[in-house]
Amino acid sequence: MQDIKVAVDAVVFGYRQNTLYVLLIQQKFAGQKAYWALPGGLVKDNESLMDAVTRELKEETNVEVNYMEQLYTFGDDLKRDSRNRVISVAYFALIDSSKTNIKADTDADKVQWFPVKEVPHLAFDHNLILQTAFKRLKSKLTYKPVGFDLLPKEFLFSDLENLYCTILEKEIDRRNFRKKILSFDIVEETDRFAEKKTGRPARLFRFNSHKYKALEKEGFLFEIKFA
Amino acid sequence: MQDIKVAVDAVVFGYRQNTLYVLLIQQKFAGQKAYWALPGGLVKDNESLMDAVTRELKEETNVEVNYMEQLYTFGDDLKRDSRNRVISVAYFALIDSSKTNIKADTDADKVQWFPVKEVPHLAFDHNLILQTAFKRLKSKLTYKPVGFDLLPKEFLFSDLENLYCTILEKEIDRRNFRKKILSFDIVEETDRFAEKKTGRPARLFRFNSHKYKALEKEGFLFEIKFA
DNA sequence: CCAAAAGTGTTATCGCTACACCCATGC
DNA sequence: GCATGGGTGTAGCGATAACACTTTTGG
Repeated sequence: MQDIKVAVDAVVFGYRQNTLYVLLIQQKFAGQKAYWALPGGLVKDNESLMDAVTRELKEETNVEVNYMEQLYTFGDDLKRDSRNRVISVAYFALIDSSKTNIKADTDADKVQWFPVKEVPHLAFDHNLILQTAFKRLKSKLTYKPVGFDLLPKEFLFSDLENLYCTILEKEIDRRNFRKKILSFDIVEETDRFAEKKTGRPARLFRFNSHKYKALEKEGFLFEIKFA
Repeated sequence: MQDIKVAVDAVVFGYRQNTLYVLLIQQKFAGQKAYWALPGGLVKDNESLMDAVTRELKEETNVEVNYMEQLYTFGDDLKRDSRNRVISVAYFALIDSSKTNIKADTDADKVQWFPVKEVPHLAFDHNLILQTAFKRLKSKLTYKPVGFDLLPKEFLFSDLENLYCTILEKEIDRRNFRKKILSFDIVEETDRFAEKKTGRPARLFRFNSHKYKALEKEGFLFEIKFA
C-alpha cells in the first residue's frame, strides 16, 4: 500500500523599487526551530492541485496572484521532509506587490516579503524550489510577457526597463528596449502621467493582454534578447 | 487523512524513416476493454520519482532511454483515473529506436511503437499527456540539441534534417540548415559513409556531447529557427 | 547515360547594436 | 538655471533567407 503524501508549494514573486521579492511564511510551531518556508501544504482528496495552491495561498498569506503556472514536482529526495515521504508540486506565481495586502491568516504565524537575494535558509528543500523558480522567471521573462504581471496595471516605461535589468541582472540600452517593446504593439500609452518628485513627468503605459493573446494565436512571438 | 496515489508515466519518443513514434503498452486485464496506454505505474514508498519511471520503463517495455526529463504533473482532473484519486508525474524521454529491443515483460501484455500521428484513444488522460510531451519536444528541438538522442550515434545529415522537418512539420532549406548546424561546431564528420541503395554515398556524422556541454557552460546557445 | 541523393556559395534583406543629445518639470 | 529623469534617431554590422547547379555512385 503506497504511503506518499502530496503537497503543493508556491513561489510567489513580487517586484518593488528595483528589487525582486519572494513571499515567505513562518509556521506556528511550539518550541521548534522556526524556519521560513514557501507557502503551501497538503492537497485535499477532492481538490485539484491548482485549487490546493490557490487555497493555501489564500489561507496562509491572503494573496491572489496575477499569474500562476506549475513549476516542477520535487520528489527525488526521499528525505526532503524528514517526517514522511512527501512530494511537492511546486507552483510559480507573479503578483503586483503594490496592491497586495499580505497578512498572516489561519495557518501561518508570519508572512513577509524577502528580497530574493537575501532569503535565509528555508525549511525542507525550499531553497532549491526557489532557485528553480527564479531560473524559470529569468528565462520566461525573455519569451513571454510575464513581466507585466509584476507591475501595476499602469506603469512607467522606466519601471518595466528596471524590472528587466534587475531580474535578468543585465544592463539594457533604454532606447533599444523601448523600441523593441513598442514594436510588439501590445503596450499602449495612456494619457496619464506619474506623479513624480523630480525630473520630467513620465507617461503611464498599459499592457493590452487581449491584444497579446490575439497576436499569439496568429503566431506572434514575444522575445527580448540582450547584448 | 490524505488518500492520493502518486504515479509516474513516460512518453518515450522514437524516430525512424521520417516518422515520429511513441511507445505504448497494453496492460493485461481479464475481460475489460483494453486501451493502449503510456508505460508507467505507482511510485514505491522508498523510491525517487526518477527511479520509479526508470523501473517501470524497464519492467514494462525493456527500454533504456537516451534522454529523460520531467514533463508535467497531471492532477487537476480528479477523475483522470476512475478508480482512485491518482496524480501522475509525467516524464518525457527520447531514444534511438533503431537499437532498441522492446519486449513485453512482467507487467505488460503488449508493447508497440505507434506513429504519433496515429495513436488511438488512450487510457486515462494519456492523450493529453502525449500532446503535452509532443509540444515540449517541438519546442525543445529548437533550443537544445535533443534531436541527436533520437538518432543513432552516427547519422546522416539528411536524417537530422528530415527529423527536424518531420517533427516541426516545416520545410527547411538544406544548405542553410547544414551551415547552421556545422557553425555550432558540435557535430563532427566521421570518415565513414552510409551504405546506400541509390545516389551518392553520404558521410556519417557524430554529435559531440562533450564539446556541447563545454560550450554550454561558456554561454553558448543552441538555436534553430525557421523561415 | 540516367536516376537518385549529396554536397556546396553568393547576394539581398532585416534586425540588432551601439551610441548622445534635447526635453519637461520642480526647486 | 540647474538637477533630475524622460524621451528620441541613425548608421554599421552581422545574421538569416532565398536560391540552383555540380558531384558521386549504382544500375
